[in-house]
Parts: sequence; C-alpha cells; structure tokens
Amino acid sequence: MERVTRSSAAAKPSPRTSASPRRENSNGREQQQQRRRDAAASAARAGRSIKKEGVSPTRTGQQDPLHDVLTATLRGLRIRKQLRSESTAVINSIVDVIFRHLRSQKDCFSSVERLRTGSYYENVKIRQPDEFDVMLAIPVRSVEILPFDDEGAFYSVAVKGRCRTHPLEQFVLENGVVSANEMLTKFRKHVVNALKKAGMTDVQVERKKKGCPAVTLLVTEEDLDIGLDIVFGLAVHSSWPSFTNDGFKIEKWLGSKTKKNFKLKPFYLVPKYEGNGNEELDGVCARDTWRISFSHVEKEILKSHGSTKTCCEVEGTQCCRRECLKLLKHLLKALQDKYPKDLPKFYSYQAKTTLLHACTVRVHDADWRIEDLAHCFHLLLEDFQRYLREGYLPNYFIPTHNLLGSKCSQRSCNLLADYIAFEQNNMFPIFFSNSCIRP
DNA sequence: ATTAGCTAGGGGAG
DNA sequence: CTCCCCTAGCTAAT
Repeated sequence: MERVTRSSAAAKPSPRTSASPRRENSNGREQQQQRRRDAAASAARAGRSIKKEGVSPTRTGQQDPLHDVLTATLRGLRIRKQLRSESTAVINSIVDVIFRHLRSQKDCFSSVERLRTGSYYENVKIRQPDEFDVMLAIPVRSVEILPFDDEGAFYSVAVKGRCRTHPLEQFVLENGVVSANEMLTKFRKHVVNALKKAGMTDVQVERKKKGCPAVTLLVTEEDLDIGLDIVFGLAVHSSWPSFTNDGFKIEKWLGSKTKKNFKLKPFYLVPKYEGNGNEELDGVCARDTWRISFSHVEKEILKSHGSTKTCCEVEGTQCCRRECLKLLKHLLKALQDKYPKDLPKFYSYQAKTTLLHACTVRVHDADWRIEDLAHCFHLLLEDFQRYLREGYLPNYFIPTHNLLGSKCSQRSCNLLADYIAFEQNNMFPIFFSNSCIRP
C-alpha cells in the first residue's frame, strides 16, 4: 500500500467552507468572512481530535486515510481548464450550426429548443471533456400519450383529433401515431445537411444505431476524440404520465413546492425502442415508439441539490453529493475497464439514479457534509450493491421501470456487487491502477 | 437578440 | 495553504 501513503500525503483535504470569495468589497464583509474562516478552522481542529472508531469510515474523516484517497482521486478526475475551453468552443460552434439550420426550416423542426443535458452540463463529468449531450426538442401540444410497455418507460404518440394543421401531421401514420422512426430519420438528414452547408467536413457522423435517439458526431480535437450526442426529442406540454405518480419523491429533500413547479414543466420523449423494432402492440410498431426522459429535471436538481438554498454556496455549508456521484461513476467505469467481459451493460445513469434515491432518503445537507465524504460514499456504495443483489434499480421518475432490466443479468449484477465490495474493503486499489492516474 | 450579473469550478501566484 | 482571477453557462432585464 505504498502508493496509498504517497498519494495521501500529497492530497490535503480542503474544506470549501474556508474558501474565500472572489471579491471583498467592504470591511464588514471581510470581517464576516474572517469569522467564518476561523469557525471552519476550529471545526476542523475539533474533527481531528475525535478518535477513530468502528470499521466503517468515520464521520469527520479528516484524519482518515480513506478520505485522503478519495480526495486525491477526485483531484485526478478534474477536467483541465484549457481542454474544457477548447472542447466547448468546438462543440458550441457545431451545435450552433445545427440549431440555426433547424430553426430556418419550413417544417416542424423550426421550433426546436436547445437543451444542454448530460453529465458535462451537470458538472459531474469526470476526467475528459469528451462526451457532450445536447437535446434538440420540438415543443408539442394536443397529443395523446399512450403507454407501450408494462413498466411505463415507452410510449406512443397520437395527434388529438387528427387535425390537418398539426405541426407533426406529416409524420402521422395511417394508424394515427406519430412515427418516431420517420421523425428521427428526417432529423438526421437535417443534421447532416447543416454540417455539409457549413463545410464542417472534419465532423464525422456516426452510423445510425438501432433504437438510439441521437445523431452521434465525432470530432477530433488535438489529441482528444469528442463524442457529441445530438438527441432528438419532443417536449410534451401536458401532465406527466401516471407512471410517475409513485416516483420523484423529492418532497422531504427539495420540498413539495419545488416538486409542484417541476411537474408544471414539460416532459420529454426521445425516439428510442428496445428489440429489433418490428414488435407490434395494438398496431403500433416498436420502432415508432418513444422513451420518456426527464433529463432537464435531473440537471436542475443536480445543480440545486441542497435541502437548504445555501448548500454549496460560499456562504453556506459544502456538501459532497456531486463528489459521491463522480466517485461512483469513476469506480463503475474503472471496473468495467478491468472486467470488460463481465460488466458490459452497466452505464452511468444507474449511478446517477442511485444518488438520486440516496438523496431522497438522506435528505439533509448535514447528511452529506464534505468532511464526511468517505462515510457518504460508503453508504452510497452500500445502496448500489443492494440494488445489484436485488436485481432491481427503479427509475427515479418511473419506479416500475427497472434500470437493471433484461440487459443486466443477475450474474453480472452479483459480480459487480462483489467487485465493489472488494474495492470498498481494500481502500480502492483500483483507484491507484495506471489508467486512473493522470500523468 | 443582446447584455450584464451571477454561480460553479479550475488553476495560478505567493 | 490562502487569495485572487478566469471561463462557461445560465437568467433575466432591456
């Protein structure tokens, strides 16, 4: 464990409670901040004087080697500022070209809205700025949404009253449903045309993948390959499907007023299906169905994730919710790299969902203090292992939708749980393997 | 549509 | 470590 020692010596935990503000305009403000710094320092001293107890990571873990390991790991996961600048510049210019092109169309695509979603824009992207998700969604009203599967994840869309002037009319099939497949194909053509018109020949368009709601673009920037998912979607302005009624339990965490406001917002449907697309139900083909998405809500609650408004603000207490998610994502990725045969079908959305469930149970900011990172991460891993052993991880919004569904066998779930347990019990040796350390 | 003010986060200087 | 500055993204006023 020589490496652990070396690394923990290098990493000094720095509670953000003692971070200074950017500007200090007045003396009163300065004094106030000095008082806060003093308080933080004395709290840290008190923490250090508490004796270590028990086997699980201690709270107030400043003296805990595990805390140092995790802090050092998080440091290594940070995205370099320069890389960030370079990649956002190129990504933004591409998205801009596509967005403007769509807005200038004569069809329904002229009303698309741009939504930056996914981990990069949620500030939980790790290591490299190499994956971007942008959803371009058409707002729709007067449509009827019918569940396509038992779990409530997939839906078909029909235009109410078959009105001739409905913007989606050109994509309505004989059976009355709006064809996800045809809309995605048209969307794809628009994207390709936009890039061609702008002369962006260095942007590769990835082959269409069955059941994938995005046009994936590949950009090579210096020594970094960037994947840009342009996700197509419908923004449905009507009440959320009843399958959401037992999910999204944020009342105790973020409050019922917050929840009510979220439920006034639209939900999204993306052209996505499972299987080969030919399965039919009530005359609707799977390839013409949509999967529900709440990525706008996920982004917003990850950004303002505190039960108090001041969580993580300079004036407030610092929490480790996002840090826990970064670590879990990183652990999952590292294990997948190490055991590619065993763990093919896991993805970071499962990690995000695990965190959302954890926030729903451990609702207070005090349950996630940054000093308790090791303890909080420990609990999150316990949660994740429990879902894996049960073979059931409910979608945060649609609890009947199992994110460890058919594609994740119970065998691979158990294996992943075993690997996680081993890492947890051995100070995460995988965080010290070559692939996890930045040169 | 443009712009100014704000926050989160990286990182450089000392 | 502290202090300070920079950038990207977002929001709301104009």
